[in-house]
Amino acid sequence: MTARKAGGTSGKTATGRRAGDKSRLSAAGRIGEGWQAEKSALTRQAILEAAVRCFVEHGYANTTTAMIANEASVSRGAMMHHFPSRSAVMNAVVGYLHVRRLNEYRALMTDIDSPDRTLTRAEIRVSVETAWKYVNLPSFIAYQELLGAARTDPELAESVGEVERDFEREFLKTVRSVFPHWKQVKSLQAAHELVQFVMQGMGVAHRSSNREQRAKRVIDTVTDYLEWIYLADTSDDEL
Amino acid sequence: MTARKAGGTSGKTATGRRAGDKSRLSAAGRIGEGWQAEKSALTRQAILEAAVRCFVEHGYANTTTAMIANEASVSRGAMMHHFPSRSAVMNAVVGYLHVRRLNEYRALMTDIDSPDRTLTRAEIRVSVETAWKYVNLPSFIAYQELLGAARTDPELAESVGEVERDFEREFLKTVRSVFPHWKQVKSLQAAHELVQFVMQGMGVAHRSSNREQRAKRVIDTVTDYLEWIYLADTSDDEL
DNA sequence: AATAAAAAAAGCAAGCTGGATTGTTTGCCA
DNA sequence: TGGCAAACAATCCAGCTTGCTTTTTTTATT
Repeated sequence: MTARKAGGTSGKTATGRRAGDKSRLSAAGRIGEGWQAEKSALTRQAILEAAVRCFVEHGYANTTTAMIANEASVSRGAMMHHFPSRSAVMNAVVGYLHVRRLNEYRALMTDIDSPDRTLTRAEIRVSVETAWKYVNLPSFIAYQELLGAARTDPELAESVGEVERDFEREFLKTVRSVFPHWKQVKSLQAAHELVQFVMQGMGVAHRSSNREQRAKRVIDTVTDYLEWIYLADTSDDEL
Repeated sequence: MTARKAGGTSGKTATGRRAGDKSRLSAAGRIGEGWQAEKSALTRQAILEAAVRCFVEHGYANTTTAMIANEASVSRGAMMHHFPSRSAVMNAVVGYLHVRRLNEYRALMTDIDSPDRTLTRAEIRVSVETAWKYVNLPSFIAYQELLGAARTDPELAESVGEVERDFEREFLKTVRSVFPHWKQVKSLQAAHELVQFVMQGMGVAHRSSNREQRAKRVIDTVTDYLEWIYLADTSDDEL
């Protein structure tokens, strides 16, 4: 808790007042105690972003606290001040990546022009390609690193498990908003699940030279499938 | 023990130092050098198998040389004798898992009764379920650990890359032998690729409580798709 | 040649060391 | 007092070294 902020007078904008527990959101300008809390939040953010870059470049296991601090341009001591242990950073990254991943996916998907009447094959294809782009994003790669580590790390597994449910719900919500014409929610969900897993599987597969070429083939296949299932859906002859 | 008649002449009768009586196995007593080589190979194998178990239980990154040696019931020194460094073990595991994975997949697939005339939906479904079983095998999980580590480990990446090509070729060969009725190799390959990636993606996804339930749903979806593409294939109206 | 003895090599066990990494402590500053 | 810096202590682990036991090969003796 910490509240008081007496020193409000200090030069800066002097916005701070309000108690409120620290941590949690800081981006919301008003909660911040105006103090250095803002700066603190900034440092936190820098550390988390640096951690993500380290995951992508060196992998979760090879990422040391010193590495993250260096990448974030803060001292190790400063980092330890914000996150008392390595695992504290890692668990925080889970939360950070959760919202980042969600935002990036939404940004990619809403780039798709959503025509108002019906879905064309081309549009379906673009959405599949978008899913492929998505699993090649740094945020996804970093998350995959965490997922892999979580398999044998109970603490991390719990962090991941907590956001997982929320993530899938939001994920599907986004898809539904992009494909409003898709009537049967059930079949849309099935299609979405399938696309996700295909891309995730292809994403974690070994990065061979013909990766992109193969991706193109698979995207074609998946597009075929989606078109078929979509047509079956609109002509709701079942279910 | 073993009559090692090969070298012949040496009268074994009463040679002063006898081989210890650790005579166990050795049905194939005649390898070029003698029985030492056989024992050596046995130790090697024990180490590699232990490494796989360690990967599954603790993950690649957390697996130490001491851990492997302990799991294999050999001394660390013994292990060092066979594999001069940690990375030597890891690279050897890649080769070991390559053949093991191939064998296990073949064993699973050939369990499917291959009827001679045409494919039924039930049979398709079984093959999809088999793919799901496959990605839940220890050998697959361990390989996935290696794959993840290889992303940021050039040496491992090379080892993995070497077997990758061969693996995919053999993999497809197996599938073709199980589905001889599938005429268009192109479409079979596409279907196979898709199934593989779906299962791989679902395999690496977080292990939530509803994992099996979701797997069932996805298997249904994939079966639908395969049936559709198979029918399109047999009525070769295209391509 | 046959075989006993010696030498070499292979398999193996245990301890040690240096380097890396984590978490702590101490102190400085605004 | 909160944010931060830097040195410090403790741990862990890979690889090296040393030496012992068993097997294989070579040499010597008859």
